[in-house]
Amino acid sequence: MRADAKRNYDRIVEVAREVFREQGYDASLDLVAKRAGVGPGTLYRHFPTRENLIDAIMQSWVDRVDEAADKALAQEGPPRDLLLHWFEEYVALISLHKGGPAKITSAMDDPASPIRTKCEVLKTAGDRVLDWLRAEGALREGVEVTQVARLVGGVATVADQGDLDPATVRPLLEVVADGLLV
Amino acid sequence: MRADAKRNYDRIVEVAREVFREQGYDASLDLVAKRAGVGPGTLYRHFPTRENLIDAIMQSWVDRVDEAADKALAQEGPPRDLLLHWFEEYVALISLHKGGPAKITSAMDDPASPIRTKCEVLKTAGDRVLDWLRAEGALREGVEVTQVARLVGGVATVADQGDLDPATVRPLLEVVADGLLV
DNA sequence: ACCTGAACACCGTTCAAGT
DNA sequence: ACCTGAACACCGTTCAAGT
Repeated sequence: MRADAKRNYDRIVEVAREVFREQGYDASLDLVAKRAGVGPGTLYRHFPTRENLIDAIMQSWVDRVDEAADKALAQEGPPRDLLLHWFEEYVALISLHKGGPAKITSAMDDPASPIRTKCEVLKTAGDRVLDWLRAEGALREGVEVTQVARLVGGVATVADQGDLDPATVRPLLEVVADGLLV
Repeated sequence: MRADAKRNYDRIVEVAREVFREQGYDASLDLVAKRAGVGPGTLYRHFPTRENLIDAIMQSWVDRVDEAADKALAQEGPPRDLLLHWFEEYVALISLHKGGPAKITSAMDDPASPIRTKCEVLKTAGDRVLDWLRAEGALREGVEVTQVARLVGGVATVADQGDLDPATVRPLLEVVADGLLV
């Protein structure tokens, strides 16, 4: 990669992170290009689709997922609390940007999605939590991590689109948790 | 309303129903106007926002909601089956058009939404089902119909956006049901 | 090899001119 | 009172011309 290319690439990612934080994942890419001081063609050369750009932004985000799972597993107390703690971390992680919950959750069912690798990270982190619960004998028979991702992702999507506050979301997560535990 | 105005109004609603069925609720309004043979201004005169048009389309849909609740309540068997039956009817009703689950579920939290009256119909139908369960002593303490709408709406939204088939959705609804019942 | 920016297509929205 | 369609703004996407 040429020096000016790398400079542009980095600048676009940096600006996109800022714009997406302000306006969500559906913000105008034209605006991103303008603010980054590059032509629209340059943006498209580096990131053929919006998802490719989102994927680049999420690079630094991967570490936080594992930390969140660690934190949940370090939790003292009954399995229900541990699961709920993970749920809240999970919702927070995919709700960092408006439109995130919908985008990430539907990417889980799309093998061709550019952000698929990020979804895998989420799944393996989720599996660590579920495995612990299984070992405790606290989890229902036949529960898959994909199902949990869809359920919690669904709650997060509704919360995101309806601008619900955490206090409103909490009881919804409790229902899901109770439905998953023995 | 003048005769030609009414003719245009009806024609737009009819065409919109068709276009939305083909392409979902996010289809181009320009296309609707073109197919209806009216100028874009005419469409905007009758329906200032997309939601106003969706609301008009949903007019005939209201009856089906009450029928669905009737059917669920006529169900024999344990409360869990009854609730799941209602859930499946609910998901089917709001998933008639692509984009419907997200639109309807988030309209529940928006007092200014033009389709709010339709949401109320859904809520009262849901309350009939919940009241029956409460009378049987089968429902958890403190469960609100709004929460149920969000949970099932969330599952429907994920299913809609990920093109999941009913067989995949069913276990998710079971988790929600189990979390809601005593 | 990479960038630029004009150009095109598409859509939503408004409004002056018409009947 | 209502309709029409041109006009504008905005956005995504492509590509010929430039370095």
